[in-house]
Amino acid sequence: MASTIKDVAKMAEVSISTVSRVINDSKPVSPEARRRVLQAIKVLDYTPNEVARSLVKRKSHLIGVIVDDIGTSYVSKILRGVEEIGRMYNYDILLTCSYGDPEVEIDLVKLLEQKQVGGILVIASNVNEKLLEKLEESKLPYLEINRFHDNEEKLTVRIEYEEISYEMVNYIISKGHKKIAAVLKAHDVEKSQERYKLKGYERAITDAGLEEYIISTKGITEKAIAEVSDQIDKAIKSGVTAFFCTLDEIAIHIINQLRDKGIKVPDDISITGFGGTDLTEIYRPLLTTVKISYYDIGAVAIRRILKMINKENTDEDEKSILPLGITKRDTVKDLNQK
Amino acid sequence: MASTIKDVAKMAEVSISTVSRVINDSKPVSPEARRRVLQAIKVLDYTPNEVARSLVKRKSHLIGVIVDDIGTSYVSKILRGVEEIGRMYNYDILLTCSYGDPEVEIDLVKLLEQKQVGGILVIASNVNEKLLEKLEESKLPYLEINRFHDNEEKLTVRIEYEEISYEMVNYIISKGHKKIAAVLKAHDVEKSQERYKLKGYERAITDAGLEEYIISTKGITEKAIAEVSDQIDKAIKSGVTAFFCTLDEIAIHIINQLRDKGIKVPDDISITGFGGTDLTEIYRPLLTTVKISYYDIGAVAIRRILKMINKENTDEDEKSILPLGITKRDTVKDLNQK
DNA sequence: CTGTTAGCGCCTTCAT
DNA sequence: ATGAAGGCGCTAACAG
Repeated sequence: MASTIKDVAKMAEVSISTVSRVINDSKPVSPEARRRVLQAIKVLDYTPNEVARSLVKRKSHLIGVIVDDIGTSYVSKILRGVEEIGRMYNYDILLTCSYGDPEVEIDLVKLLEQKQVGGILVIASNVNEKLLEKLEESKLPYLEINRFHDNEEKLTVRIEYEEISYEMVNYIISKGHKKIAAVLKAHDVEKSQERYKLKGYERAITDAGLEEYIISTKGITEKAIAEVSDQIDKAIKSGVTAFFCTLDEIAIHIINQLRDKGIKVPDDISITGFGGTDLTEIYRPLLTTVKISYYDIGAVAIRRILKMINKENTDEDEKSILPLGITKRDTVKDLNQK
Repeated sequence: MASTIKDVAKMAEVSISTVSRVINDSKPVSPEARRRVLQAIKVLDYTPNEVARSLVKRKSHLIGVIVDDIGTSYVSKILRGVEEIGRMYNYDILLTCSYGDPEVEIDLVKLLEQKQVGGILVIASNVNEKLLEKLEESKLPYLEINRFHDNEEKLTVRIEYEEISYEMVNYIISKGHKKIAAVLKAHDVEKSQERYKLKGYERAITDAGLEEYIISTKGITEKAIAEVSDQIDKAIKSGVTAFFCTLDEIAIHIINQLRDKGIKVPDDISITGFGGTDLTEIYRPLLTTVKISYYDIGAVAIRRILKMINKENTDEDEKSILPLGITKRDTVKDLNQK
């Protein structure tokens, strides 16, 4: 049986309030009493019971996290940031998965409320309006991180998608490419982050006086990309020499497809990705891509939730901007120096 | 403010004990009273405060999970299983990361104890003896899943590494390969699971009257594999036509290396992996490998912890054996039919 | 500065 | 079958 505050009080010959005061540093305690308490704590190897604390404070040092699939690479990277920063502030992660089921997500909020979490972080691919409502009415601080969508109001980290896309396309242009196609996940583009990437692409193309060429996919799975296979071929036939893909997965699936057809990247066709996930570290050819630090996204998000919990003012101006950079590797051919 | 058991009691015009009885189904309650309580619960949208419960029961419905790095693919896959099965039994996951720091791991156990977790699951690459001691003295049910090592006593899932390795090598042999090298992570082989894979390899090679050829690496990073580059070359020069790698990562790094040298897989050299992680789904050529269901590993582990918590007898015989199969894809060339 | 007291929300004997 | 009462371990007034 672990020792309790009572045991400590007894051994230190003080009241439990005094003990409470020293462990919480909440009110002044005489040096002598403090010494004795500390001593007793050490001897008894006492650690406060967090559950009892949570009960009386009506708040646990727990952050509820709802993800759609923990097995996804970028989700787990985000979690890394969440966990590490959370730990710094003595907050732990209560992890739950919804597997994309909206019903489940709602239930999870309930569950997390029962566990008295201090705040909730949602990491998902799709926006679940009902979930947001539920979160709102829970009165708990919450944030949503979405791979595709922006939740303008509950914004976590500003990522300059447009700017970096603009840069990337310009980079491709600088390598002598005259006809560059964009390949993006079309579902819900208007609400999706994809639109920023598209804007960047369009701006770069327009600035350079080139012509747009856009290919829309239904998703980022191998199958979804296979469905636009014909369009890719057509694009190439029409003179497209480079594909600006809005996600690494799209880029890699295209490269695989092209390879099957005997078309080589970058020798015959150039391609860029977006995301810079682990995959791109080991996949060959090494993809030229935009490296997003998912860790940072998670870190910033949790930090903001903690601020909300502690009611620190989260300055609007202070919206973190995530630094992005192009990782120039092997999939863009320089057409100038031939 | 969420409603409490008191509110329910008042509305149902019964005592809180009765309410407690119906929500826990712990003692007989008259149909009438039960009806009224249930009604009140519905009206008030009451859910029991888990924290208060945990305090009384001295046990939360939480499983503490200590991982070395949540960002690792196989770790997150295991967690998926843990989460899903845990949820089925109303247990949640308290996730913590140690980043491989042994000191931190010890602290985490303390922390989890404070939070009154019902059991602890450790998912790590290295065995931390001190951690195991600490876990032992915590008196909490615990289990350890290790990618490389077996913890014989605290075994979770029996994986027939030797058997499947034997099969895999025989498969390679059946394709007409006469000189097959094994490439394995050598660190601590004697205590590592690698030894079983090696045994399988050796047995298959011996049975077929062939000659062993073993290459040891220091790790599974790109760098570690680059260090044995010369040995790989030498092996090929000496007539090796296939490499049986004990981990996907090793296999893929070797393929990348060979490609840089203009050696093609499987045209020139055949290679097999082990693990069947996501990576192998998107990487080309599609790796012939042994598919391990990390999900199942997690699922079985959590199931056993739950059994320990509920003091169900965990039959020794019942040691789950994970079904394994060879995923035959594109990296083994058939030398027979030329 | 310190001790006493009253809960936090719930479960659990113990009577009735 | 039901209610009253005590307590889980801790914090937070409230007196002193």
